[in-house]
Amino acid sequence: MDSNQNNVSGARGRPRSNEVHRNILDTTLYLLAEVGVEKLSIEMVAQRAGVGKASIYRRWANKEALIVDALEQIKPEFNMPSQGNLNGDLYELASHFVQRMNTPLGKQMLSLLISTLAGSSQISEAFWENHSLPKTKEISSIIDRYRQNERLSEDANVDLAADLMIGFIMYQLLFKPPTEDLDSSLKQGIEMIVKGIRKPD
Amino acid sequence: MDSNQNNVSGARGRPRSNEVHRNILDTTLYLLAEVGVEKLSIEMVAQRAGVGKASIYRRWANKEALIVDALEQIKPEFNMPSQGNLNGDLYELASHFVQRMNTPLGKQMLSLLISTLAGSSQISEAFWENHSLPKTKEISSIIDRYRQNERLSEDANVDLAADLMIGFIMYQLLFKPPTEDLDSSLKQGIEMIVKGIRKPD
Amino acid sequence: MDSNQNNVSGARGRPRSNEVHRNILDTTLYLLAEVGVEKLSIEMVAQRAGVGKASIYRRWANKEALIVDALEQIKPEFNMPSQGNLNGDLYELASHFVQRMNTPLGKQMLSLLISTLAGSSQISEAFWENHSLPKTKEISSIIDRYRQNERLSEDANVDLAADLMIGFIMYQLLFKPPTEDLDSSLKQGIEMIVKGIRKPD
Amino acid sequence: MDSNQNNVSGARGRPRSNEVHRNILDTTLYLLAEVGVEKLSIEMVAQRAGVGKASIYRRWANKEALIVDALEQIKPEFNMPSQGNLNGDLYELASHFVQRMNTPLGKQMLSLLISTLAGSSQISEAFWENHSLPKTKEISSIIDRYRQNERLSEDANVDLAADLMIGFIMYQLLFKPPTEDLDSSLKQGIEMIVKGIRKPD
DNA sequence: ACGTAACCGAGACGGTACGTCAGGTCTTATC
DNA sequence: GATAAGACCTGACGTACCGTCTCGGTTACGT
Repeated sequence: MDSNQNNVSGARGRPRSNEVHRNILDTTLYLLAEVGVEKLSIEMVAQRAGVGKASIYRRWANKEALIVDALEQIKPEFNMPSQGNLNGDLYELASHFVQRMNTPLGKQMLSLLISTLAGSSQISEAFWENHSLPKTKEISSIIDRYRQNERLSEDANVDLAADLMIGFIMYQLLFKPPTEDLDSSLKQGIEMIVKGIRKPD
Repeated sequence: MDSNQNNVSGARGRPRSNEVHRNILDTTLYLLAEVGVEKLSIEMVAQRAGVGKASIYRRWANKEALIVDALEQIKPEFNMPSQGNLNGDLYELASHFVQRMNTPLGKQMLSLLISTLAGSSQISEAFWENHSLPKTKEISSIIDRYRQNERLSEDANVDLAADLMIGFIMYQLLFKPPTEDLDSSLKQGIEMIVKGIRKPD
Repeated sequence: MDSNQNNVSGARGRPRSNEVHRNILDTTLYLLAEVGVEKLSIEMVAQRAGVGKASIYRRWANKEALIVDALEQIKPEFNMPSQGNLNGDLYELASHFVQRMNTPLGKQMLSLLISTLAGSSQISEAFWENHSLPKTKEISSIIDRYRQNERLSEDANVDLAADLMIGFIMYQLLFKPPTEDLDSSLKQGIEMIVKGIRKPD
Repeated sequence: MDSNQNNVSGARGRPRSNEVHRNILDTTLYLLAEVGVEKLSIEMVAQRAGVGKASIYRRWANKEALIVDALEQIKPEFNMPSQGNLNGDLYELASHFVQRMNTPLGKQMLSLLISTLAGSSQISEAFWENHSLPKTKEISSIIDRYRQNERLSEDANVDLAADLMIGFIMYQLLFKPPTEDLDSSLKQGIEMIVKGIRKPD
């Protein structure tokens, strides 16, 4: 996803400055948070970063590529340690994701992602295959691990449960105003989902 | 949400043409579907609609306002007839919403809405209060109606179940590529949610 | 030159208001003095005159016609009484013209006239035939009257003398800043011209 | 009067292209002659010159400034060689000026100048001080050189004679239609002026 | 050690679209 | 049918960015 194709092998001439690279990305991120995606301009980034426009276009093909790359940086990784119980693990996952994304920048990243997916079914398909689906599998494998301990139904569709959870998190994140208390509803939502795949008892 | 503030009472001068108004909105919607939000220009709309730019700016303050207003038109209303059982009613609701929004235009509307909400916590709050919350209540009141018939838990948090469902639908809509089969996963998801609020039996 | 073609004979309906007509012309003249030709707009005139734009366009074909008509009003007529000597008569003529035109409005009128003449050789020709030439003749006939009394050369080209005088006046008017003393140089200039057509003594 | 303020000393960034500068001015002049001052548009100039609008507005603050600068270029300089006699020298001067200005462009320049002077007494004053007066002095010094040779009156007001001549030329230029024969009336006018300042003999 | 190719900041380049304003026409309701 | 108001289409205004190109100047490699 990065474009720093920099002097890989038989490079001649002055190599690209990593400092400049970082500077541009950081400034972009900063301005993204300050003025939003719509009003961000390359000229603005260049000036605030004290950098020539050419140094930006040398690294990224256009404004979109830069923004995507800048936002890419704040993408959360979840390799959470197990809590020993399903609800705990899922909550840990959700909570970590929410903490990372429940910021102006995080929301902008998500909304940009969504509008990108909405704009091209091709990208949509690729993203689903390479990101969404693996993430779903990751979550559903966690759930699967607790199949016996938590007395889940034999025929419980864990993938569906994962989707349900991701959708719930996204919805809370994107639609609920920042003032609302996400944490407790996250807990409750997870509880309900887990109950939905548990044996009737 | 509409800007056609004319002829209200003691109007003087030539009244604004409703034909022109419709023409602009329709053309906007058409072009939105054809070229997407990013590449839509007012000049394009004016030319294709056979209308002066002034006639657009007389009604809408800027490009964003026009786009929002145009997309507003395809907002789905759900006053579905009852099917006699909870799963059926919820599915009807979800299915109707999905049918309306599972189009390029519908997705663009949603993604625009999301990026707007992401951009301003003030708008976010207002939208939550005036649209999301009422919608949630509408759904949870439907669920509530079946509390006895469907043997739901006494302490079942129906609002939460509604949120779970809306989130699930949105996620399916926005992240799943158009090729996937939404309908069956919709059915299954609803089933799981309903199970999550049903008495253990 | 006026366009008030108003209900001359078998008029039907409401007759055009002379009050409106005057109002428009006066306002135009007032605004011409206030903001200048370049920045004058019909919308401005209509609003300040408390008149609909249609009422203006009903009377004048376009902005230029209105401006020309408005400025036409301040055109000086010179039917001056004779002073009994050539210098006196010519000075009276010049002085009267200068007094009328040595105002912001008068200068604007002249400069508008000049730019009109510069823009079309057809208009230029017509104006020369219908205005300049007759005026020249008028002046030269005044000079001619004094041929004997003032001992002018038999072969003196009085038409040329008239042109010389008009040109001199125009130049003083249009190029000399308002602060300069026009009157005395007018007197001197006339003296010199008269000397140029007088017998060597 | 020129706005090509670039590369003066510590210039940074790409320097402004002189080719572009010339191109714009030439195109402006060409279009000025083709369509006239009133109908000239910046967009037209940009398109015809194959230039972005920004490149024009980078150099000139607005349309007027560009037009003034373009017309400035055709301003005549008169450093004529002496003919050995007053009439000849003056005719040479006048003829040269007339030849340069007796074109659509020249007339437009003069009429634009006049309307500018009419619009602001401040500009009028400055122009008088910096252009008209020096020009007058230039001419009157030429006349003065012949004071003895041509037997001019001791008290002849040579400045006035110069004004008389300039006014005459302007008048012929601006009011006489292009079809008329300027040259011979120029000669005659000069003759009359010279006679007006010569000793009675 | 040194030439040179690719870098750097700055900013001009040809474009496109913005939102505004005015020109001249057309459409209301009112007089 | 004239009037005041104001909407209509057209098209230019001057501004802001886009992505590219061109300066003078600066590295750091490869010879």
